[in-house]
Amino acid sequence: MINLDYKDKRPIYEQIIDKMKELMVMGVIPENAQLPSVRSLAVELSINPNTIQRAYAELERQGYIYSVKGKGNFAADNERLRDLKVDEIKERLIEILDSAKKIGMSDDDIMNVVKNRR
Amino acid sequence: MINLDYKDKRPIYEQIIDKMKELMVMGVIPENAQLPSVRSLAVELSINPNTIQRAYAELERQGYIYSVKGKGNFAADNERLRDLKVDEIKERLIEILDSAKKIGMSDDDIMNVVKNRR
DNA sequence: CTGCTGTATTAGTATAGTTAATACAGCCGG
DNA sequence: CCGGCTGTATTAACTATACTAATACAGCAG
Repeated sequence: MINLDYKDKRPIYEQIIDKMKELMVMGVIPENAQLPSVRSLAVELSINPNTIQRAYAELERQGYIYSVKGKGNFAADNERLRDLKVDEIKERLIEILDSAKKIGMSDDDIMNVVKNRR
Repeated sequence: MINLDYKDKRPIYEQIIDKMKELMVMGVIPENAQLPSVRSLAVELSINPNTIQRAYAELERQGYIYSVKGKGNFAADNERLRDLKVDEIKERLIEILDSAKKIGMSDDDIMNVVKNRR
C-alpha cells in the first residue's frame, strides 16, 4: 500500500502523511474506511510504531482522519478530504505565483506552462 | 542585505541561497558584481564562515555565481540568472499541476487561482 | 610582504528524526 | 470476564545533519 523512499531526504513520517492523503483523496481508501493500525503498518514497513503514530496524529490534526481509541483510525468524509487537498494545492500555487511575480514573470508565461502541461 | 529567520525550520544555508538568488535576479546585486566575502558576510550575520561557504558553493554549482580564488564570488550574467530562476519556477509549477491533475482538479480551477491572484 | 580573497579539513555541539521498550486505556468477540 | 486487538503516552538512546570552531593553505593585489 505504501512504499518508503529512503533516498528521499524528507522524514519518513512526512512521506507517510503525503501517501495516505493521496490514497484517501484518490479513493483507494474510501471515506470512513479504517486505515491500517499503527502496529500493523509499522510491521509492514519495517519501521517503528512511534513513527506511524506521529504521521497519524498529524493527519488527524489536519482533519484528514479521525481516531477512535480502541477501534482505529478512519478516513474523513470524501467532501472533507477533497476540500482539504484542494486548499493545500491552492496554497502552494499561490506561493509560486508570488515568486513568479517577484521576478516579473508575465501572466502569459504562467498560463503557457499550465496549458502546455495539460 | 540579508535577514535570517531563526523561526524558520529551514537550514540557514538554504535561506542564504534563496535570498542571494532573489537579490541577484532582482538586480539588487548587478550581474558580475562581487558578492560579500565569505568572512565579512559571516561577521555581518553573526554565523560561521563555513555556513556561508556552503551556500556559495551551492550557488556556484547551480550556476548563479562564479568563484575566483583570491578575488571573490561574483554574480552570473543577467540572462543566465533569469533563465535559471524561471526554470526553477516552471519546475515547481509543473509539480503542483501534477498534484492537481492527480486529484482531478480542472484546468479552470487552476486558471481561476492564477487569475484571481494577479 | 601584508592583507584580503576562496577553499579544505578536522573536530565538537545541538537538534530532529527515529528506534526501542514499556505502560495504560478503550473496544470487541468468544 | 478475559484475551487480543486498537489508540495513546512516556522515557531513553542512537543517528544523521546542521552548525560552529579552529586552523591551514593558496591565489590576488596594493
